[in-house]
Amino acid sequence: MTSLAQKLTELVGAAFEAQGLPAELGVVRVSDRPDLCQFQCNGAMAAAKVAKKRPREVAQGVADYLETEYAQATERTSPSQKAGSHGSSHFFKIEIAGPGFINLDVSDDTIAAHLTETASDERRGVAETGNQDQTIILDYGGMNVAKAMHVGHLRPSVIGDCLKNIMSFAGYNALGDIHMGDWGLQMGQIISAFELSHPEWAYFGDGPYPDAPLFNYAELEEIYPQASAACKDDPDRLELARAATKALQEGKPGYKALWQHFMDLSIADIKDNLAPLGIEFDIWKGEADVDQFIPEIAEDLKSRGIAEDSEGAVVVNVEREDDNKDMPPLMFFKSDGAVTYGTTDVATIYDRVKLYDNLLKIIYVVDKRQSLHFEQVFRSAQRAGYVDGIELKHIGNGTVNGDDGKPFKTREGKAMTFRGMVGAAIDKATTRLDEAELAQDMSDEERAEVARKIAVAALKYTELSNQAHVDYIFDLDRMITFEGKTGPYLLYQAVRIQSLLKKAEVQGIGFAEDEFVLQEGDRSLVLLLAELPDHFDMALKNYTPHVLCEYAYRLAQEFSSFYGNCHILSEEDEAVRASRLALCLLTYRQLKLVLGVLGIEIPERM
RNA sequence: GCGCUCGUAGCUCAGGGGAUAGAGCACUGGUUUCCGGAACCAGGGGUCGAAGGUUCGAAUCCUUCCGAGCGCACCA
Repeated sequence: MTSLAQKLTELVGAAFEAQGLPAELGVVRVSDRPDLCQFQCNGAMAAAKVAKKRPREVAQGVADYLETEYAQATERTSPSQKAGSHGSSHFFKIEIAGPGFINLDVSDDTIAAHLTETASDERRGVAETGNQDQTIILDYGGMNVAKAMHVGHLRPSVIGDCLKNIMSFAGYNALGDIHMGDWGLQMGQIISAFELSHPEWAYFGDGPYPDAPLFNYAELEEIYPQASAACKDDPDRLELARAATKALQEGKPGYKALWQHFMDLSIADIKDNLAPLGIEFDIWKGEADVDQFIPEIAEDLKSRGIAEDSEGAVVVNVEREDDNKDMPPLMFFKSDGAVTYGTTDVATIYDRVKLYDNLLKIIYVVDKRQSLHFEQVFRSAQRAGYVDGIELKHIGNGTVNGDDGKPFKTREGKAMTFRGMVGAAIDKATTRLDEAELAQDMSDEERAEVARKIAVAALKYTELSNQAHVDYIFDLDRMITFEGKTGPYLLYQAVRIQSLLKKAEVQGIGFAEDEFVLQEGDRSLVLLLAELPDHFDMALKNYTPHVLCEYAYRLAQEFSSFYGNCHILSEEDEAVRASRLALCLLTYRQLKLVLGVLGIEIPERM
């Protein structure tokens, strides 16, 4: 199944082919002049050169063909008194306008038939373009051990999770990998800090080592910046950290035990941070997991002359002939022998390729300021021949800024924590409920759950409706209003439909889910419903969730307009009433599908 | 210096070479004997940063310039 425009594209494409022109010219899309027509095809103008005819002549040939093959209904709803050779008249109007636009209106019967298909299809017409044998890894976490999640983690988490949902829905085996920052000097800094402050701890003896951590996450989070600062000022202190790092990486048992506790506490904290947002990862690997591969990769790259010595370090040259800019090499081993995140990123690709023999793509949703880094990593992996046939893509996200245009801070001027940001959103949602004296008959738990869903809808909709790569200004007040283009508005409309359907049920009004009798006032909603696959495909192809945000908003708004202008439960004609209820149900299901992909949950009431 | 991204309504942003450049907020006016008014309807508001170029057609593609942000091996 496809969208209505895609179906028409086939018909018009055939018409172009019948003129001896490429079928690709027959692309039909929803008209950008709804006052003139429902759908348009601009191919005749592009065809004019190839055909060596005037655009209007080409258009006329196409129109004549469509007329003959599919006829043209004389009324929107009376299809078949003039059937073409295909026995059906899809079109109500076939017109040529301006320089050669082919303007099309579709008969209501064709629309209704399409709607029936959509209503009976659980995918609502969205094509399954991938399959479970095609794995896509999305790398969008990058959270660090022992470091509180901050505002900068919101965007990649939300966008990455959404892209994963999009690809999963498209049928791919899409996996989210957190790719923890759990290796390197910062680990040695913390280990050495603990060893200095708690030399008596069993981690630093000969074993046995503690099963449970001897410290909590708050202490861990606190000690990291202190240790980091201390190392910066004091070369001797830094040497301790280096030594600890080396010992850890060589597998010193006590340090490994301590490190494992860092991991346990940090992972628990990350899960706790993400829980309100419903964001989960499928793969909880990190830099540490690929450390084991580095010697063999180094050996491989050196033996093939891909890695080379340079100023005491080992680097991979990734310059290309056609570069128009300086391309620094990837630092594989620093001159002190340590690895960098470039090394571990290459090793992670190596690991993933080995692990998934059906790997199609690896997509990184990471701060756009890392673009040069990823270019180096990608080129290195390509030069090494590790990723033949595998697409590597960096989707660089912009930053979340305050109204001063600088990265978002708290009122006290500190960097906002992730938890603080989510908490502030939930508080604001609760306040909004209070102000409006809403949801007052709910239990405290239910109300808190509604507030959470509103806050999450607000945050995620804002994140996703901006293009990933732009910086945007964080304005809690604006995103948590029920007015305008916001997550809460979408929830409100979805809840309103549910309420209506519930009422129909209570009143014992039944209806067939897939039978439609179209009325004048239903048409714009119906045509919009038929667009879903177009927008989904676009979001999938271009990695652009904001396309789905835009569609969800238009759908909600169009429904609200329909709701305001048409009688539904109060409609006296039973067939029309049933059709409108079926429309409500279908609208709700599409809204739920789209919001679900965006990672937004709909409450039953609010 | 080199490179990347961006510049569209007062503000925040959409606009896969096509007709009259759209939406939200804000502003102005209107709508409730019916289903959630947290809504709906209507209106004002633009030299698409500037100038050239390609094209039947450019906000969109190319070049130059202006302005903003960011990045340019041994932090991640």
